[in-house]
Amino acid sequence: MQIEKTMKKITIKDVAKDAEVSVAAVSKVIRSAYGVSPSLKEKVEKSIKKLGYRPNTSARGMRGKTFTIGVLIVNLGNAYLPKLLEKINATLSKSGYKMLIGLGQSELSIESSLIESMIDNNVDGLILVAPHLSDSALAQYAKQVPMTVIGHIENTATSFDTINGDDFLGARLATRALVETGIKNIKMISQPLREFNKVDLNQERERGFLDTLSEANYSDVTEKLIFRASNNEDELKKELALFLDEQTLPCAIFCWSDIHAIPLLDECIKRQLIPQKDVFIIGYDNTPLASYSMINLSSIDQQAEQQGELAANALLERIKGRNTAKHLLVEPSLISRKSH
Amino acid sequence: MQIEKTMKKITIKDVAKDAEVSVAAVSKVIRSAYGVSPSLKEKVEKSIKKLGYRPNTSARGMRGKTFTIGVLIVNLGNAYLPKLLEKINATLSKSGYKMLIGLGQSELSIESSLIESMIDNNVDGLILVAPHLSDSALAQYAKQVPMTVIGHIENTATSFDTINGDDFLGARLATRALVETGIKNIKMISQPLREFNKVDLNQERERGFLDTLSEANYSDVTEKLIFRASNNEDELKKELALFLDEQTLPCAIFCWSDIHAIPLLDECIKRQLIPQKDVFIIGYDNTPLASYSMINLSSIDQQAEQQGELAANALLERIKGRNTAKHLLVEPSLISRKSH
DNA sequence: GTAAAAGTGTAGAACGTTATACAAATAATA
DNA sequence: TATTATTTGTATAACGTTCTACACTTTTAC
Repeated sequence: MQIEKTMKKITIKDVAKDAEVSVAAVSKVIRSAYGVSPSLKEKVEKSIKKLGYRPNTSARGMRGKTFTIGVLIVNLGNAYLPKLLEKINATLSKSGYKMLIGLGQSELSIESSLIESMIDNNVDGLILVAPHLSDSALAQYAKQVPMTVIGHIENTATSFDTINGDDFLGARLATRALVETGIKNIKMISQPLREFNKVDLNQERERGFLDTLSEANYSDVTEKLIFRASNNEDELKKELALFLDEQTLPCAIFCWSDIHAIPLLDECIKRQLIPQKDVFIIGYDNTPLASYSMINLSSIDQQAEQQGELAANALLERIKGRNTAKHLLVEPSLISRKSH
Repeated sequence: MQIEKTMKKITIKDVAKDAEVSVAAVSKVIRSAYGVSPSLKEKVEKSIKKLGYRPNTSARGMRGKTFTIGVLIVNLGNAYLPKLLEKINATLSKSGYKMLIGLGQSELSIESSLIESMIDNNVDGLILVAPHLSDSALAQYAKQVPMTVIGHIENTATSFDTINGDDFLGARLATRALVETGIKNIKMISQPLREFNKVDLNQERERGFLDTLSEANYSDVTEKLIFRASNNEDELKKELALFLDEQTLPCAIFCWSDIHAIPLLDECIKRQLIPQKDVFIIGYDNTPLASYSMINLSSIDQQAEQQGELAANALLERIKGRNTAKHLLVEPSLISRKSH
């Protein structure tokens, strides 16, 4: 802790010398391995403290563990990430692990190279958040390093764990609530389709949406009720404006994400459309913004924190040796505000 | 690129064997070091591609460079970070560097240990974003690794670079605009004071605030006009409510950050106070949220992207050998919307 | 009192790179 | 042609850890 006078890095050798003991002994103490006497332990720990020694992660990576977990995220702009990441971080650090975040740029090639870069850093495990990669690509990486994936539905995967909100249920909750408003024109705003994955979280939401409408005896329940908007922020605005142009009011809209719901609501306000009268909107993720009284967006909360904790723990278990897959579903809930 | 059949990691040895050449030769090619013939180069590159070889960062870290830059952030919730980080990432990757984000939790001890953890990972350089650490602590770390700091004013530092918005000017722009509204009751909402730093960004904003008021011949220009609110989200709400209770309307308020301005505006709306009539608010950072028409917050834009690029480039220069300090100031501008 | 078991510490190889020092081959100069 | 430079490739010692194998003590069991 104290400020070292010299800039030379303190290595395990220095500690060994200071404690008048072998390098191997010091290593044993650090790893709390078997076969060290209390007196040895004390001596070494004293020297470690005195010199301010910290094991070098790179060197560790070459033989043993690095106690580092790579976390991959694609879109930092998504406001549900902070809570998630903080919880992952907190959970990991309880077990002495550090979190390293890699930031993808929603381009697939970058996402791959980021994962590879993490692997090259010898992380002990990987948590991917809503990756865009294909199932098979994920399976490949999972062979190389323990892995847990959040926000990517694939419950047949055997080589990695998945943690998801129950998106089908979430969509049902939202759609149900919209149905109950009595509005007949109900739409959903979704994401572009992914080509290569069997199921993705958004398909589940779409399924829940359509399913609920059918159940409520809506007529003409088809994919046409689903509008797939771009993820690009600038495009999105234009597309949403066009979308609104085409709607007959009053209109109820379920958005796959607050990132879409808030700009949509924004566009509505601009047009002087009144929530709970002309438009009824429900978002997803219950982003912090949703709760501001100027926005007041109803949204599905999918418990990011719980997902983060589950993911971190699942990964730690995997690192400890579990090699069967876990696929966990977290139950979402509807937070009702003034937008529907 | 292709999918490997085997899970064994491909090392430089494998490449050497495949290319029928020495390990040293391969290393030379990778580093594009002096003394390799075109034919050797070609052979090796072919094998690298064929085997999908990627150098192991840990191993690299033990001798040479890791081509990894650590970026430290404290509060992920701050919506001005995404743009900043993305720009840093983009700039670094142009030069073949990877960015690794470490997430602090606004506790000092964690911040230190995070930096240390980065150093232990043998990063080639460090970018700190708005660190809470003391000047002297920063100087200590700067001795161990090339470092650039964003959002921390200390233009006497010699061992590291700093990149900042011109906070004095930014505050002046905002305050000037508030003065021009004609409102007499002008306040500022700032952050808690930092004990150990000579100057910090917020003090600069406070200085700009007071300075402008004096210049405009306001009477009784003292620190009492500055309200220091908590950074904790929950506390903040209560404090802002109390703050508003005490104000005589109309009232103009300059907030040191949109993170504070938006909840403040929110509280105003709740109380049915009308912006541009009862309250006049200007924030800082020009967060994406500010531009939503439900929020419509005037804010000082401090060009996060430019700061990110400057920081990344400054760091790369330092890594290349520059050892004099650079202290750059980015000029901010007022984005006028409907809150003042 | 001896043999076996348990406990405690150490030597040293290994991990995958880099980079220095050098050898061999080739080209340039005298 | 003999000498000196230059170019090209290689052997190998680091880097800071971990961990296996082993040796030496001490304890336990009979």
